[in-house]
Amino acid sequence: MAPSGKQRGNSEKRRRILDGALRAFAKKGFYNTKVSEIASEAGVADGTIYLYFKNKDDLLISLFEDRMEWINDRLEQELEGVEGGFEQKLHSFVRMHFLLVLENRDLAEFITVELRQSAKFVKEYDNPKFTAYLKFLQSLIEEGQREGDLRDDLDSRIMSRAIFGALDEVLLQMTLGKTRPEDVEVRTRMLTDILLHGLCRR
Amino acid sequence: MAPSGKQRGNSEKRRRILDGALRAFAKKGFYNTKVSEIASEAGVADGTIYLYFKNKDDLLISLFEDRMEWINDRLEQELEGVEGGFEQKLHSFVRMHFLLVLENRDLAEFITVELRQSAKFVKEYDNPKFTAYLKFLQSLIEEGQREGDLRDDLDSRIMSRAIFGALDEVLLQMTLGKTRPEDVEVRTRMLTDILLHGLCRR
DNA sequence: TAGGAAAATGAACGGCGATTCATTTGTCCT
DNA sequence: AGGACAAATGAATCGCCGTTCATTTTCCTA
Repeated sequence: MAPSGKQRGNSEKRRRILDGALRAFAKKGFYNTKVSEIASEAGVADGTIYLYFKNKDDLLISLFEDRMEWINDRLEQELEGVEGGFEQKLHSFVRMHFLLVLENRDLAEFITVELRQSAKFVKEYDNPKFTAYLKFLQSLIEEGQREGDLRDDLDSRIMSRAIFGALDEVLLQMTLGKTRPEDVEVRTRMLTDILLHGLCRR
Repeated sequence: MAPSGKQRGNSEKRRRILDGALRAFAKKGFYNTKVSEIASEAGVADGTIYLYFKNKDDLLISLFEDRMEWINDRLEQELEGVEGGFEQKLHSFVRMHFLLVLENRDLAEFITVELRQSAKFVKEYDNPKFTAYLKFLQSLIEEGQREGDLRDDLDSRIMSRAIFGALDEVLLQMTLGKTRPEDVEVRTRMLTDILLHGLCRR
C-alpha cells in the first residue's frame, strides 16, 4: 500500500515531490501549476504523486508544514546559543528569518505569496506550524518584557504579527528584486533598530 | 460597440460587476470564484461581464486599480487637513488605513489576500496604484526627515514597505477575527507608538 | 530463480468553467 | 410605428487538467 498523505518521514520519493512542488509553485503559483508539471519537476509520473498525497490541496498543505517546521527548527536552534538581552536576540531573529528564507529563493516566493492564501482558504486547517512560528516570536517578546528590557504596555500577540508582517513584506521586496548578500545585513540592522528604538530622532 | 476593459468611468453596469466581483473574491478567492458566480452576484448575465472586461484576469486587475485608487484618494484627502508634525500625520495615516479598509470587510479580505498574488503573477503589469500608495507613505517619511523629526539614516523606501507590511498583517488578523470598533483605536495607538518610539523601555 | 506483493507508471477519462455568439431586449430617431 | 443600432442575455462549446486505474516494473523472500 502506498503511504497516505499524512504519513510522516521515510520516503525518498515524497521528498522529491515536495521539492519539485516548491520549485513549481514558486515559479507559477499554486493555481497555475499543473500536477503534471510538479511530476515532471520531481522526476516522477503523474500518478505517483497520488500515492503520497491525497490530492493537490493536500500537497500544498504538506509542503507548508514541511517547510515551516524546517524554519522553526533552525530558528530555535540558532537562537538557542545567543547570549545577551532582547536587543541581541531580536537582531538574531530578524537576521535568521532573512537568511533562512533567502537561502533559497523559491522558499521565499512560496512563503511570502502562498501563506496568505492558505491563511484564508484552507482555514478549516489550522496551519499549526505557522502558529508555532508566531508563538516563538511572541514568547521572545514576553521574555523581553519580563526581564524589563521591553515596555510592558504592548500586546505581544499583536506585536508579533506586526513584526512578522514587516519582515515578510521587506522579504517579498527582496525576493522580487535582486538582493545582494550585504543588503541582508543592512536591512537586518535597519529593521532591528527601528523596531527597538523607533523612527524618531533620539 | 461595448466599451473595452480599459474604458474608464461611465457605466453603471461596470460598477455593479466590480462590486459583485469584490464580494465574490472576498468570499472564495480569485481562483475559486466562477465567472458565473460573479455574474449572479452582480445581477447580470455571464456574457455581460465580457462586454466590460477582456477576461477574468482583466477583471481582477481592474478591481485592484479601482479600489486602490479609491483608497489613495481618500487617504490623501483625509491627511490633507492634518496639522502637526510627523507624529500626528503617521497616527492619522495608520488610523485611516485601518478605518478605510475595515469600512467594508470584503475590501479588507480582498486587499490583504489577493494583493500578494498579483504582486507576483501579474507582474508584467505594474500595479501602479499600489505603487502610488507606497510612494505616498514614503514621501510622508521623507518629509518627516526633512523637518528634522525623523532620523535620516533610514531608507524611506524600505521603511515604507515595512510599515505597510506591519499594517497589512495586523489588518489581516483583524479581518479574520471579529474586530470591534474600539480595537481599531487601540491598535492604531499601539502601532503608531512603536513605530515612533520602538519596543524598548524609554 | 521463481513468484508474489508493493510501488510506479502514464494514457485515458470526465467534469468543470471560462468564453463565445446567435438571439432577444431596449433605446432612440424620424 | 418601425427600423436601425447598441446592449444584454444565457445556453452551448471546447479545451484543460486533476484524478483514476489497468498495466508494468521493481523488490523481496524462499
